[in-house]
Amino acid sequence: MTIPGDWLSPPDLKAATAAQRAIAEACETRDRINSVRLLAGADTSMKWRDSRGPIHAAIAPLAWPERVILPPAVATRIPPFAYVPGYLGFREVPALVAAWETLAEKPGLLFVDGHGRAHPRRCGIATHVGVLLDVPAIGVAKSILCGRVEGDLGEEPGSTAPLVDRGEVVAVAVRTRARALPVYVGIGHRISLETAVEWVLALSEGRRLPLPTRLAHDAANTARRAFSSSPREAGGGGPLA
DNA sequence: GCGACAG
DNA sequence: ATCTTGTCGC
Repeated sequence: MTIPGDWLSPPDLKAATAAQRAIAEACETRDRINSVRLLAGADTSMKWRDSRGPIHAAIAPLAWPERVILPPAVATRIPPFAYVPGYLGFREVPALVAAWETLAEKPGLLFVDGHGRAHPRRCGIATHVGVLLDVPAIGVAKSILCGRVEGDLGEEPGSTAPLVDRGEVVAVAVRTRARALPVYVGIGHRISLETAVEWVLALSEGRRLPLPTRLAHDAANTARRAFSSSPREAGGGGPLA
């Protein structure tokens, strides 16, 4: 499928909104996953209170089912605008795509830090990056953007409760760890909600966040610190804009 | 108009 | 998102 430039870099929020509606339309909500040999977490890091400074992205691969950790791919880009709820993807996706392109072997499943379809226009960052790269993607968010949890979420790890927005189940609240706040697991692209939850539980290992997400978070932070100490050598190569 | 608001 | 030390509980 042809990918319009506006899906990556729209000229303004009006065009971005239109792009999100189109991306949501292109998003697939059923399982269409190839045999997964490589999983990866995707996350970004930035300087504190510097909403327009560079975004450092990391994609951290993990061999499956051996859980062998492979070297992360990183890239740094300047975001087009400061953070606006609902438009996170346009800040982080360019850096994530740049990091993805440096990977010799492409992962068959991505764990993205943020929502999938649990978004006002059903186009959270996990859906955004999943559709752009045409790779199965799971959204794992730490708080709610829209909708509300229905019913009671059990205290035991593995418990779930639906996150409903405007009458639609857009994600599942999952208790991945005892006495910890739940995470919200949603469809990014080419995966069902049920399968997404299974993957997250299989990789949580008694922690709140799944392993790929933790690895990507660490790698993005490492990239940011390296960039701060010597911007020339860091950044994964390539232009910042 | 008002409140809510991923990272 | 990020800063920072200790502290509490399984």
